Amino acid sequence: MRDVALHAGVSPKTVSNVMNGYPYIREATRLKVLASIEALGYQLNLSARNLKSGRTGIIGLAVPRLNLPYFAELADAVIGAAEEHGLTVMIEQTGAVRERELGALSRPRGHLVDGLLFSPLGLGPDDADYLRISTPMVLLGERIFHGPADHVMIDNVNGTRAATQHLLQLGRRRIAVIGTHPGEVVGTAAIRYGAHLSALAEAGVKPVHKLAVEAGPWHRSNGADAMEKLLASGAKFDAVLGLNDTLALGAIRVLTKHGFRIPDDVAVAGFDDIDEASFSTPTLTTVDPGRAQIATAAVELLVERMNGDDSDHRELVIPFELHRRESTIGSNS
Amino acid sequence: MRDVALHAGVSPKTVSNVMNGYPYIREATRLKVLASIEALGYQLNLSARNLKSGRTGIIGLAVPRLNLPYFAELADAVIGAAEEHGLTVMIEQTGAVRERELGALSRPRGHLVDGLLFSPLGLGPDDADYLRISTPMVLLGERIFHGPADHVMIDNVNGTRAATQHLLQLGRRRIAVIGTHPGEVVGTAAIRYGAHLSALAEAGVKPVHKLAVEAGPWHRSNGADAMEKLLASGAKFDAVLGLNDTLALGAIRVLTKHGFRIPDDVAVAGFDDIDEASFSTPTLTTVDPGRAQIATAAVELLVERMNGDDSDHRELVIPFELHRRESTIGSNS
DNA sequence: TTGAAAGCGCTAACAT
DNA sequence: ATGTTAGCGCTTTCAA
Repeated sequence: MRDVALHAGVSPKTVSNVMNGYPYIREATRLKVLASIEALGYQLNLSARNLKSGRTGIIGLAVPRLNLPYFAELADAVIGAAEEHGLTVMIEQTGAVRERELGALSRPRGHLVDGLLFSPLGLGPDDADYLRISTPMVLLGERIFHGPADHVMIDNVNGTRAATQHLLQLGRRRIAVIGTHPGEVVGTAAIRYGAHLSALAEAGVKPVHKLAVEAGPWHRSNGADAMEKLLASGAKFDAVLGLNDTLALGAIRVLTKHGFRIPDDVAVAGFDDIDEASFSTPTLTTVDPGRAQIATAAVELLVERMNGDDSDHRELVIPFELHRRESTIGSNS
Repeated sequence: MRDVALHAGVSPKTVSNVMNGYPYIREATRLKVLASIEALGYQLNLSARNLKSGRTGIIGLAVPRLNLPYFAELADAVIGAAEEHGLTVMIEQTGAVRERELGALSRPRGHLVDGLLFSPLGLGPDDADYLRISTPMVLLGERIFHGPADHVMIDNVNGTRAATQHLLQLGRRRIAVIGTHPGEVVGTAAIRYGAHLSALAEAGVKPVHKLAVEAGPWHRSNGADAMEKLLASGAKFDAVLGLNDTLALGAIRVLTKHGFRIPDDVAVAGFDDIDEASFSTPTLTTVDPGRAQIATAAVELLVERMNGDDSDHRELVIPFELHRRESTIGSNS
């Protein structure tokens, strides 16, 4: 920068002013400086600026894994939303492991991120205190904690209830659930399963507990394994609720392999509305949690916090939408 | 850091030494300093370190979009590989747009990344000069350029040839191709299509040009649209080669909708071996480009460059593998 | 094995 | 509208 200043015959501060779009510069000076910058191939050193300003223009995004389509599509949306605000995104994969999630919180990249978007999956309610960090943060996804942080939430409860009600309306009464996490009380699995049970109860349908099948990480393979196990158990069912889309798709795979017709023999619904759900065979009935809105709302909220807003913590619930597709209502052709 | 030094009764430099694992410190001093760090909740300011050392511990990853499963899974692998080297990944989405790709090159985040992994899709051979940048860089994916940069390549040619040969071995002779980019000479689409043609020629099969269908971005939806167009044209075919998996899956969707049986009426193959290919209905025959190996090799190469290795540019071709699945060979049940 | 001094490149605050 | 001064928090000499 000094070199540029010399080359242009101005002070370093003027160069800095030009770089930052400071308005009160004579146009002639500005052009002169710009020319020198060009001539010398000068590039601003962000580390230096950050050191001085305490800001990096980077926000962190902590998600389980990018090989989970929901989170990949969420990351895509977040990166896009951040760009609108001139921010870059650093992604940290936590693997939904508690220790790694705590790591992402405790050491927000050594002052290298101005804010953090955090999708907690491994944390429990006892960990709420860890969320009191000095870096601005917005939680994404589940209503796990009431408390010390902003939260942009999926409407898990009403979304899942809508899916279950849809299956009930189709006359299905024996609904298998894929992807429960027994023992978990907070967390997506517990919330969605609870909402499912409440919808059943409301309709006066008794739940069949052996139709609820556990699945660890919500990959397709685990959905497939869970369905194999369910079939092996000999239990009868006329519908399947995958607690997310990949589980449902894995289950569909196995059902098809075993000769079940979908939706005639078994109707299947999921949750997330990942891109694939519109193109799978059959297309998948699922709950769209409003990914794009989640991303823009979360980034907006975070930016406000980064700008010093220290008003009370807010919880935002994004409206969901149920997409009825072939896996429950068949093809219309 | 000064505060920590005061608290521990040592000089800032000693604290720095402790932070950096400098070996020649008395254990007692080390523990004292560690205690003070803990007591004061001290966190190293990376911006400051970077300013001094010129290193950030961050590498950039420039890919088209994370909503393309291949790139999401690649990013996942890269983040994992980078972690092994203590590096963090900043993802830049270029949208496969030339201008944005040039942007990622010209302004590698203002010295904020120590190196760059770059998946060029929008650049042409005329842009080779732009690849001569001072930041260490490794190109990922396609053999677009011979030249000024390290390159970890998918074996597009042999992979595609294997897929085509597989279709030919099944007795298919009228193979539709989904996803061509007419006018493109370098780039994935052109390379794979060219390889397909060469495999046909070698087998003495005459290509049917109207069976090659264009598709812009390689999304499922574009694969579906392309297949609709192909069917509307009335052309007859007994196989489909999707130039990537999502195109193939989109095409399968449409074929199924129109009542074609796969693979009996039409065999379908793709390229990428995304996770979904193992779980779709039918499962998808596809070419596995060795994503994990690509990621680890690329990060390794990049780390060497970042450590000052300035030997000649290297080109690494990762071996592929053809996975034969239901979409071409049917179910074995 | 530890400390002192200097400076990385930038910008905030204050001149002018 | 532009320049001066000082210092962000760390590490790299070099000395002790």
